[in-house]
Amino acid sequence: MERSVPCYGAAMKWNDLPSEACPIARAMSVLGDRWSLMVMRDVMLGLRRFDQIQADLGITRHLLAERLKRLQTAGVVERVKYQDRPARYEYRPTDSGRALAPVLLGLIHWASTHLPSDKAPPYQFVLRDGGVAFDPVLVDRGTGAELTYGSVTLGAGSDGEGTQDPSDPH
Amino acid sequence: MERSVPCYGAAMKWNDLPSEACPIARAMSVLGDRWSLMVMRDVMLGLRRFDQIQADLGITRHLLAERLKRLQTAGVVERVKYQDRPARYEYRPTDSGRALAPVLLGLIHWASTHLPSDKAPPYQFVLRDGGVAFDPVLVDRGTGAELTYGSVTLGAGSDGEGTQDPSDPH
DNA sequence: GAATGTGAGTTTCATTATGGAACTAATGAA
DNA sequence: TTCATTAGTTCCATAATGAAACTCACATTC
Repeated sequence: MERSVPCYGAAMKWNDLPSEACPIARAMSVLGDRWSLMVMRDVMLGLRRFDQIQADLGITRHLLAERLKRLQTAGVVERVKYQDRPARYEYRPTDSGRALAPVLLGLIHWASTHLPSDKAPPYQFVLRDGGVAFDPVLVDRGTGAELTYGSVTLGAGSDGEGTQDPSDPH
Repeated sequence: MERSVPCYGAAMKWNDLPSEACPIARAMSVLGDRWSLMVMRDVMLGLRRFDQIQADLGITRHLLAERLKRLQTAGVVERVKYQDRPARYEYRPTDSGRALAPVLLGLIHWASTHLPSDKAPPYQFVLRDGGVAFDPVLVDRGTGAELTYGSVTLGAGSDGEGTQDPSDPH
């Protein structure tokens, strides 16, 4: 126990994604900044135009352009022409981007319950078929087992050796 | 539809968390950088000492100290003295930090399936009671309904008006 | 047909954050 | 006494970010 499952040998180079073995490192090189997940949220909520997103977030146009480019390169949003003359483009989530929804929902739920706010949230979960979802949980599709800090551990590669000490939940 | 659910009026100030109404904004002001989630992963995997984490991630000592301070202030890790003479401290996830596990697991799963890598992942999900979890899904605890881009939408405040156009899944 | 408006960015420049590397402090061990 | 550990700090060069103005390609209005 207390054994390391190192992600990197020495240093970490950003922008050569496929060479990162750690999935979180790859995710962070695409989403690891203050704005990207918020841009994704906006795009998934239906804000698709540059100026809409810029006005909504208060991000600078400069950075938004760069972030959208990165998200596009990573394949989570696509740039679609919605009119010619003048050519105008909007941004849409790709399948890959839409697959991020559960992560975003989990994060929203986590922040709602663990980071205090003196304001009411500007939105809440609404299920398509009616009802408001308040309590999202991650489960294993196969077994239905709940996936939490306590119930799941990360094994190194496939040698099956975990790293948390089950007798010490802290 | 295509209606905005704005998070901010004008600009965004980082570091006055409770004044941010948007949960994702609050989450990003704690976790919105390249390292914080990786530090959380390490801490949750059992790496608790400054030098261990620093060596594992390749983050500079400078930044690691700052990140740990921020995570501590946000209440997701705690600094615990593990010996006197000389006083030495380690970092542990708090309940709030442990509650982030599903988000981290969701992100790992997303990156594993949507961001290509030419290397095998350095770890995989292992359920406490045996078995390897490959397919985590987010569901609503009450109804069991799967929470995805298609099945859930975000309503503004509590006025019940959604923002995605159900007839246009893109 | 000149002036104004719109959408989607670029450019410039000051301010901040990050990365690299060496340095400090407290203490135990050889 | 001199090393070795652990957990940080300090210093400095380089990179990223934020604010604001500017560009470009048209469309619309006077």
